[in-house]
Amino acid sequence: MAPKIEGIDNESGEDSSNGSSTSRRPIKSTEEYRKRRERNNQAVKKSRMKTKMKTQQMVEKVTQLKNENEELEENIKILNKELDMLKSIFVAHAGNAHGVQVNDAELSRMLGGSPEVDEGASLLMSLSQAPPHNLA
Amino acid sequence: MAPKIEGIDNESGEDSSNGSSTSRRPIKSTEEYRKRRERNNQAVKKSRMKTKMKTQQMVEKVTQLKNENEELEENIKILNKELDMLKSIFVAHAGNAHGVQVNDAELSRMLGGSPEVDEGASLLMSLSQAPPHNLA
DNA sequence: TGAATTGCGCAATCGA
DNA sequence: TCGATTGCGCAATTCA
Repeated sequence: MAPKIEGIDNESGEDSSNGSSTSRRPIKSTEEYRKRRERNNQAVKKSRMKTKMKTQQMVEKVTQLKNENEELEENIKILNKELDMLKSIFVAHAGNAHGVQVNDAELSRMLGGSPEVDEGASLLMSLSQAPPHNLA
Repeated sequence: MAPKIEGIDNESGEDSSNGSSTSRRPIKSTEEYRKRRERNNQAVKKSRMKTKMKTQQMVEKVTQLKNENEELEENIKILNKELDMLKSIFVAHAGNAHGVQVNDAELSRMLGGSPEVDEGASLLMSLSQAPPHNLA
C-alpha cells in the first residue's frame, strides 16, 4: 500500500556478494529481475483485463435488469386492470337480479391461499376498496 | 495509444534555446515539467477515483434492481392468485342457480381497456383457459 | 491549451 | 514462492 519514493530501483533481495561471480553487481539478479518484471507485467495486464470484463458485464447486467423490471411493472398493470374488470363484473352482477351469495366469511374460506399479503391488498380489500396493486 | 519504449524522458516541448537563461539545458523546462507532471498526477488520481465511484454505484444498482425485481415477481404471484380466486368464484356462481348473464360480447365491451396485451393473456383468455400471468 | 482518460511499467502487498 | 491486486507515476492521446 505504501509505494516507495518512486523511481528508485532498490530491487532484488540478493546480496551483492553473489556466490556465483566476482562481479560487483549481481548478474543473476538483473536477469532474474527482468524475468520477474516481465511476468508481473503480464499478470497486471491480465488482472486489469479481468476487471474491465467484470465492469462491462455489470453494465450489461444493469440494462438487462432494468428491462426486466419494466416488463414486470407492465404486467402488474395488466393484472390490475384485469382484476378491476372482474371486480366490476362481479359487483354489477351481484347488484343485479339477486343478492350476492357469498359473504365475507365464505370468501375468506374460498380464498385460503396467500397467507401473508405484505401490501395489505388482499382480494377482500380489493373488493371493498379497490386499491391498485402496484407498490413498486 | 502507443506509449514510448518506457523510461525515456523525452519530455518538454520547450526549445533548448530558452529566452530567459544561457543554460545549455532549459531550466524552466524542468520546473515547468514538474509542475505539469504534478497536475497530471492529480488529474489521474481524480479520474481514477471517479471511475471507482461509478463502479461501486453500479454494484449497488445491481443489487437494488435485483431486489426490486424480486418484489415485483412476488406481487405478480399474488395478483395471479387473486385473479384465480375471483375466476373460480365467478364460474362457480355462474354454474350455480342461473346462467351467466354476460356473454363474451358483453365482456369485451365491458373490458374496453388494455388495448395491447402483449402476452396473449387477456381477461377473456383467463376466464376460459386460466394461464398464470407470469412470463418473467 | 489544460484537464481527463488510457495503456503501461514498477513496487508493495496480498493470498494460496 | 509465485501469481493476483493495487496505488502510483509517466507519457500519449483525447476532450472540451
